[in-house]
Amino acid sequence: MNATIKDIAKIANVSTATVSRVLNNAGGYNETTRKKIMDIANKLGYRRNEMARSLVQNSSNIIGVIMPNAATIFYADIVNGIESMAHTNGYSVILSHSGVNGNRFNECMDIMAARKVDGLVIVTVELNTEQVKLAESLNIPFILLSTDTPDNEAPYIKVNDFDAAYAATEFLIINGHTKIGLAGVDPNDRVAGMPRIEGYKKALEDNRIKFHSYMVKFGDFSFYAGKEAMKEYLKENILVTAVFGVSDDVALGIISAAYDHDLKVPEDLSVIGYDNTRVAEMSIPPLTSISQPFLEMGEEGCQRVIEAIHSKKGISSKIISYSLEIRESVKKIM
Amino acid sequence: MNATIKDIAKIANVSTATVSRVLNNAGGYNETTRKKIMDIANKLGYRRNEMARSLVQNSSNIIGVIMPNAATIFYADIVNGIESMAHTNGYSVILSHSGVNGNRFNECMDIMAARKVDGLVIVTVELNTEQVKLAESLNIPFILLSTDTPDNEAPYIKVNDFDAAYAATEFLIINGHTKIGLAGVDPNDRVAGMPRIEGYKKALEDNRIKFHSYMVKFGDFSFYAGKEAMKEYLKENILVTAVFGVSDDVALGIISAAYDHDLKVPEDLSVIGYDNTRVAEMSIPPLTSISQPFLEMGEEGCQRVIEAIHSKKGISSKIISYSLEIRESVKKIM
DNA sequence: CTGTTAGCGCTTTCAC
DNA sequence: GTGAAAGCGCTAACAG
Repeated sequence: MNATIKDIAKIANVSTATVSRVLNNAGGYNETTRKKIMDIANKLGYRRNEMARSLVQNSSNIIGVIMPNAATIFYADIVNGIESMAHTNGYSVILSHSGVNGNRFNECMDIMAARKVDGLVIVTVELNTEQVKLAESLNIPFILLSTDTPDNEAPYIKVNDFDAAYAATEFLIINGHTKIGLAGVDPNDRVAGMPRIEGYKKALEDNRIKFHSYMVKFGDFSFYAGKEAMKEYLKENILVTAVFGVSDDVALGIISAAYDHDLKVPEDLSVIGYDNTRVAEMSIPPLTSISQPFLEMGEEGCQRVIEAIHSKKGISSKIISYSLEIRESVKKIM
Repeated sequence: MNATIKDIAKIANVSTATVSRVLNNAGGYNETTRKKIMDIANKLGYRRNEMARSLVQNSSNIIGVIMPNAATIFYADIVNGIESMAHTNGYSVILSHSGVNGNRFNECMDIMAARKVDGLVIVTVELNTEQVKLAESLNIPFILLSTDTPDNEAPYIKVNDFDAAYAATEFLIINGHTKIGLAGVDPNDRVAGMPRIEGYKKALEDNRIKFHSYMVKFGDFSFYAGKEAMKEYLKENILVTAVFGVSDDVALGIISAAYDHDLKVPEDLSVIGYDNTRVAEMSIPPLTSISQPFLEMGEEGCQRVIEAIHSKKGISSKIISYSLEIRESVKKIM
């Protein structure tokens, strides 16, 4: 079996305390014993049992990550950010999926609680008040990424969807568009739906463009939602010169449907996306898109949690800035 | 602080042993005490400390997952598969990134060893013999996903890249193509490079089409590699009527460059991809692609590891079947 | 500089 | 049916 400090202690003829001290660079031993112990440890291929250590230190050095199952591309970046920051700080990452619609969230919390994670990063899951309470009941720092709670009960990092949607719409307006559609959006989505609709509306309003509800096509942020939306504009003879897709997938759906109907982008139709995922640059034409800094969100979210673990202070929320990645899917008209 | 079985025992006026028995449904107690203990546990919001349990049981109920940092889309599916299977079997998942080129693999192993994971799933990381030895030294079941080792020292699940590349090339041939390029491939990649080149060659050969090395454009499986490859065909006046991109990204790069030069896909150029990632269906035109069952690979890989944990037997490798997802990027000619 | 001791929270014999 | 006690591997006082 794997060697323990006991084994090392026995061979080295010292106490386990001394071994522990050496292994942890705790100081208080002379070089000879240090060398002797290290040699034996190496020879035995000793590896510390983090379980035992966690038990006595009452801290696991684990960050828990909870996210939905949906294999949307950008989770990869967020997780990358979290993991790398955790790793740099000597933490491990335990991952648990909360189900497609967050229905398994409570199970996730059970796991995290049982594993005694030191902190928690919750990605995109929409929490109700009860669930926030549940998270709080663990008495560990946690942060939400790319989502928030109705009453700001919990710290989060996200972009301001209202502003970002406003910016996207405004960009189309600046390029001379007035017949602007909004596609693929879920009006019941408090976090990524409603505010984007409102931002779109406000941008129109501020530029004295009348808002028409038929210009807004609801959907679930998917490629198919985009495709359907575009088909509807066409079928219903709604004139749009530009469409704001609430995700890159939606935008690609729009472009795809446009292509099916021999509409060229951006010549006949301008399209703007949201998320600036990897598909945006691979699109034809390359897609102009609102960029969310996912990697950074992961890193910074994790960092804030780790800081909170150490400082035992609360975590502050942050609105992280989006940017507009201008490519070739929007054309200036008039 | 969080309640422990000691607290429960004290309140219930029983021993911790009894509490433990009840909490684990171990039998050997009467209904009254069971009820009493459960009530108290619930009231106190008791959660088992998995750390402590792991320590005594010498098993963590954790599956370790090691994968490269590269945020390629399909990792999400693999991880989903792993996590869901782990969850179903009562295991947690600990995630560690091995760096872009696997350079951090040894660190990962240290983490996994220290956390005493019960099993290990290694995704896409190419291991050398020494690293396989390292993995074996942990004395826990492990499996490789979408990769293998030079001498089959370790169990794996992957598709046969040779066969899949053969099938892709053959599909183009069946559609009348004889001027077929291969693009974006890394000839030094033993797992995903070499066999695909060989499969491509063999398909040509079996159909009496002469192989020309100038038809093969090397690259790193990326969108840009595809773009560059296509540009080179054009610049060097190499006639290709079809190109096999060794990844969907490469295929999209080819399409993108073709589009830049007013070549239409599939009218002027047929393109086939590999991986059937989500971008394949969002491409214009929708991309015909070799499909790898990533979710399934994750699930089955994890399952095999878990089975091996219980049975203490070795894990067998599996060649998992690819399929050809036919969409619209390949045209029949002649 | 080093050893002794106690204990983290839990499971698991072995008694009764 | 239940309790006492030992121990998993480690750290952390406290002595010396």
